[in-house]
Order: sequence, then structure tokens, then C-alpha cells
Amino acid sequence: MPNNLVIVESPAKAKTIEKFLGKDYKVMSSYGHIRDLHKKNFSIDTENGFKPIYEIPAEKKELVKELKKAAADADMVWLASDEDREGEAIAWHLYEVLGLTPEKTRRIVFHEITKPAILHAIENPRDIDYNLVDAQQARRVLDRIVGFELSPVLWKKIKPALSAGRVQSVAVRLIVEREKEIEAFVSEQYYRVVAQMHCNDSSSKFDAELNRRLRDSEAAKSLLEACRGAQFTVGDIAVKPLKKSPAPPFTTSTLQQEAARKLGFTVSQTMMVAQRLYESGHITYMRTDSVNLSTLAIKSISEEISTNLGEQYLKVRHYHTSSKGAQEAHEAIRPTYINKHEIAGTAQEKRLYELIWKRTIASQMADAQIEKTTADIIIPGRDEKFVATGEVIKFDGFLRVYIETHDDDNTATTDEVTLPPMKRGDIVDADSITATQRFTQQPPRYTEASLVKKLEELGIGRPSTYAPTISTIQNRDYVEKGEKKGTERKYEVITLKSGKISSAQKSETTGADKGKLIPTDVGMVVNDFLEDYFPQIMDYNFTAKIEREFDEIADGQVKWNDGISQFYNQFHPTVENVSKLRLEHKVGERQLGIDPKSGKPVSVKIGRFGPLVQIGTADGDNKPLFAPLQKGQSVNTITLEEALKLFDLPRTLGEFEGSEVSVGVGRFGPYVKHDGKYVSIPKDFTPQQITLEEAIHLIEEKRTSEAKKVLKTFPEDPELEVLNGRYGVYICYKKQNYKIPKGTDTESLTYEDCKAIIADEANAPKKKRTTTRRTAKK
DNA sequence: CAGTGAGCGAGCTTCCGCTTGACTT
Repeated sequence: MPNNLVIVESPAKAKTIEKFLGKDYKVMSSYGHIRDLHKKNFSIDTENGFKPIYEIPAEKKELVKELKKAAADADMVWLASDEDREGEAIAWHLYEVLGLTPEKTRRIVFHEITKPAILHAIENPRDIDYNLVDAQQARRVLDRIVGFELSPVLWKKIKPALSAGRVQSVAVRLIVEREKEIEAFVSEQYYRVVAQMHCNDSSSKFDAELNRRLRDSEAAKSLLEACRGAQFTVGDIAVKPLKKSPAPPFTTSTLQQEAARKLGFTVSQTMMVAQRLYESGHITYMRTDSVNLSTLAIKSISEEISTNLGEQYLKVRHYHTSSKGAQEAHEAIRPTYINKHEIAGTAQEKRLYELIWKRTIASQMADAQIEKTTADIIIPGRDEKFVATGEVIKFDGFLRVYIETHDDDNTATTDEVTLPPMKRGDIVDADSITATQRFTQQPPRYTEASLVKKLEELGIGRPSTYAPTISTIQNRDYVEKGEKKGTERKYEVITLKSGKISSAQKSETTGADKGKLIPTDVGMVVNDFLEDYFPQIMDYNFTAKIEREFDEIADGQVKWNDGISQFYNQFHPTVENVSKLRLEHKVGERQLGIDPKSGKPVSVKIGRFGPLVQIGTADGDNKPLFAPLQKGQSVNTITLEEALKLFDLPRTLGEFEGSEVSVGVGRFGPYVKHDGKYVSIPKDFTPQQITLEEAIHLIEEKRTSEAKKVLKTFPEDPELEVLNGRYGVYICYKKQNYKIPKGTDTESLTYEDCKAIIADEANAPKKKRTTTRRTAKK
């Protein structure tokens, strides 16, 4: 009996394929790459053609052992990793690491996971494409060179543990540049004029807007003056058919965008939920840049539409990927079985599935036919006119199922606006006309999802890295999801009603932003530094340019290490020069003035632990004074006065229960200290203004929440406690934490139960218990 | 968790793309 081993990248895929192939085939998964450059060493031999030094990471050793054994037992090994650059490299690494031979190895690829597609692949094997493998090696080596040469420059010149890379540094640049645009933005006022009207012989009302924005209050008043007592007549009426087409099926990027807008998911939330849908077999692979649907999928979607909605709703469409650098190893993201309208699962899973289902169905549906009517309303004696528009849906088409949203309007509706019947020359009356003072809007800050969209447009990053990249730039403290408080703004509303013109002042808050990406001081300083000294890497077209080179390598036109060598010979000396550079000021340093008390200079800069203010310099015997900046303060905008205030801390508020109560600012922000214990000060207070009473209240609050934390203690052993933490109920024994198995009734836990759980986990084979916390995540 | 930041110098940090669990308090 033939004995075959098929290796794919993902275990969920392996499970499905095994079913198609029968018992002569064993299907295993490589879980992505099995080999990489060493995590910490540079691992590139720059002297010898940039030869990469690969190793199998510790967590992959066991898997590789199993794969090796299975390969040795098999008569034929089929390498079925994805058909793209990374997939080809995975196949090659497998070939090398498993010690395979050409006689018993075949490379196969398939584009959809269906039985015929896989059988076809097996009948048409090919060899490993070494040019494509080399293109991947070039990509890997280039990213390592950029990341591992640039980051140490930042450690030296700015502060430790920073990072730079081909993808992340450009992502930060986009956000920094947008913030600079916002800072430079000058809002201009204008007046928007809207009339509420009705036809002379009909009571149905409609709105009409002036076709021009007016410059100022005088212009608005003069227009209303002209409208007072005027007889309006209908001018041109135009009826135009309008066609709307559905959006293509989801890719990773568009799924992340729509899930953010429609469901409020973060980018990584979307990926986690999608992963679960994929693993339960509900959807196709969720990391893809392809909008393509398999022929089988199109067929079943077509049937679904014809039977449930009718033939007139069906329009078979083939989509083509237009984004830069797309590699299309997978299908678009779609339901595995389109006739499954609902799935079992959590609320989040259901909602995401529904979104994917609707988008997929809509992508194969007919255009919506809309009739748009615009009617001019003439103002006698003026050049301006009012314009009324109506939209009537003649045929809803795909709108019946799915409406795509956009960043600039969250008001996606299919609301019809109908105009009353009217014809040229008809007389219309205005019930009221209002001119409202408006202001041009500053450019919008990026959200996670809109940043992903932008990166994809620029061809930077891959479906599997969008979410991690966004996490990285936040973990490095380059950007944060900010909350910008809005400012109060007055605006004027001028109304013409019943022949009277009146003006009123109203007010609104403006510029408030929540959950948008805002650069930090560190992010700005690092970005400006990189832009000054490494403009090539920071160029938005850098990735696109090198992608063209990778393509040439894949086509066999160029040797991979020639391209790398060219880049390195130019890049490495730049790194060396910048490292040696003696900078006159610390990067990002700014002088604020002189401290009136001591007469010493006051400056702000980025210190080892973030932004700080400094009084005096380090020359001679005198030690300068330091204070960290507070949340919301920036080295770019802080004033001398605000900076000096930071030195009023720590300060003593008074006494409580016989011990001193003081406030200060530490590594984790403002705190109250009392009797050796620390309590964080919430955002609504500042340590400068907080009173003794408020501080005592905070101390008491902390005590009650601490008391609630302990659910159970046992007289048998005071060191054993059942606690309620952020992730649910757990057991704490001798400073170690233990998970309680799922489904346990925590109310009825006895001392013996707890001891048993502890013993179980302590003896669990091969499960290393880590006592130290993982690197602190902020 | 929680008085760092100069300067001395040890030893540490870091990339992008492929893939999932194990684990967190």
C-alpha cells in the first residue's frame, strides 16, 4: 500500500485535506516556518555572500522531530505549502531540514481546498522553485539588516530598547505626519445655507441647499435679506439614473476595516475571532490579499442567490486584486458553506460571520439602480440658487443584503429622499432658511483600521503582519490610542423665518477624538531622527522598490545576494557614520528658559525612561534636577511654567490614621503614598491639585476592592487563598498562581480540592511553570 | 511595581512573515 506524507502550513487545512485524500495519505502541518535566523544574533555572514545562518527555534524542535520521523516512514513526501514567496521557502526549508531526496519528494500547490483541486495538484507536481526561494531569502536578510542595524543606533542616540524596521518605521511616519498636518491646520469658516421648502400647491416639505458656501456673516445676512419676501421658482430639473456596484469579497485588510467600522472590533480582535471561525471550519483562510472566489464557491453562491432572492438579483462577478505586492496564495475570505446563514458560537463570532456572509453574497449580486433627481430653485436677482435632491431606489440589487461603510461617513443608509412632483416655473415657498456657520475640518487621525488600509495601498506589510505591526508600534510607545479632549467653539446660526432675520450664538465641542492613533514624544523624536539620517528607509516607496527587485530575483534575472550586497554597501557605512556622529544636542532636546529660583537653564528631552524636564546641567559637582512629563504633556508644547510645576512633587498632603499621606509621580504615573502602600491616581485628578480628602477616599476605595479580591481562605493553611483576578477566579499558594480547571464550581471549593489542583498542575509533565512575569507589557 | 535620568561600563534591547496554542492575575 502506498504510504504518502503531505505537509501543509496550517493544521486546520491538514484536517480538511486528510478527508479528501483517504488513508493512503497522512497529512501533517509545519505550523508556518520551521527555521529562521537566530532570534538574537545577526546571523548573516556579510563576508560570504550574505549567507543566512538558520536554526530551528526551540519551540519547533519537537515538531521537526515528528515530521522527520513521518518523512522517513513515507515512500513519498508532498510539500504542499502555499504558492507564494514564503510558502516556497517553507517547502525548501522542509526539504533541507527533513533530509529529503529528489526521488521521494514532490512540490505541489493548490489554490482552493476542494477534492478536485487537490487531486489535480497531486497529478501535476513540480520542483522547488529556487529563484522564488532566493527572493524570500533576500526579503528575510534585508529585513534583518535594516532592523538589527538601525535599532542599535536608536539605543545609542535616543534611548534603549527602541526599534526600527522597514514596516514599523513607515507606519509610525504616517501617523507622525498626519499629526503635523493637524498641528499646521488652520480652520476656515464658511456659512452653509439650507432652506426648508414646500411647493405652492402641495404640503409635502423638502430641503434645498444653497449651491455655494458663503464666506462670512455679512454675506450670509445679505443672502437672507435677498430671500426675504422673494418668490422662488423651480428652474432646471434633471433626472439621472445612478448605478451602485457591490464591493469585492473580503481580504484581511478590508475585513479589518469593516469589522472596525460596523462592529467596533480592533484589528487584532478581528483576527482572533476570524481564526476561531476558520478553525471551526466556518470560513476560508483569514490571512489573504486575494479577492478571488473559487469556481465552486461562485457556483454555490449563485444558487443561493437565485433560490432565495430570485434570478434578477444574481450577477456573477470575477474580481481582480489591484493592491501592490499581492501574492494571492489563498482565496478571498468567505463562508465555507454559503447555505449556512448562521453559525453556533459566541456573539462576536456570530456577528463577524454574518458580516462575511453578507459581503460574500453581495459580491455576486446585481447593481442597485437609483434614480437621482436634482431640482434648481431660483432666487430672483441672485446668481446663487438652491438645489434640492431626491434619491429613489428603482431596484435595490445588492443593497438588499449589504451596505459598505466608509471612513468619512458612518451614516451608511439606504434612506430614500423623495421630492414632491414639480416642474419648471412652479412657485415654491420657503418656510425657513438658516445659514449656519461651519468650519473646515482638520484631517482625520488614523484609526487602526484606516492605517492598515493605508499600509496596504502603499504595499507595505502583509496580511499576517498588519495586526502585529499595529501592536508593536503601540508597545514601543511610538503611538498611543489617545483621547484628545475637544475644545468649546461658538458658532452663529442666522435664520429667516416669517419675514424676520435673527441671529443666535450656539456652541459645540470640536476636535474631540477617541481611540485614534496619536504619536508620542518618543515616536516623534525617533521619526524625525530616522527621516533626517535614513531617508531611504523612511521613503514610502522603499518597499515598492525592493519588491520589484525581489520579483527580478524570482524571475531568475538577478542573483539574490547581488541586490543585497548593493544595498548593504551603501546602507552599512551610513549606519556607521551616524553612530559616530557627535550630536550637539541630545536628539529631541529643547531649551525652555531659565529657572527663576536657581537661575539655571530648564530643558526638556527624552531620557532613559521617557520624556523629562531637567533643571541645570551635569557639569561640575552639581547634579541636575529631573522630573518626568505627565500624561498629555509633550516636549514639543510644554511651557516653562508647566515644566517648573512638575518639581512641586512629591508633596505631603497631611496625615491619615497617624501616617503621612503624600502624592508623587512614578514610573506608572501619579500615585498616593500612605503607610508604605501606593494607590494610583485616576485621570480625573492631578497630583498638583488633589486634596487630602480625595486622597483618603482613594485609599479607602483601594482597601474595599482588595477585600473583595479574596474569595476564600482556609484555616488549615493561611498561605492558600482563592482570589478573584482580572482573568477570573484562581488559586494563590506560596506566591504561585494556579488555574482552576474549567467547569469547576468555585463556590464549593474545599481545601482538599485546592491542594489537588495545585498538585495536579505542579506535576503536569513538561509544562514549565514560570515564576517570573513575562516582559512587562504596557 | 513606585526616589532611575550625569558618567563609568557591564549586559540587555531589535527586524518581518509564516503558523498556533500556552499562558496571563
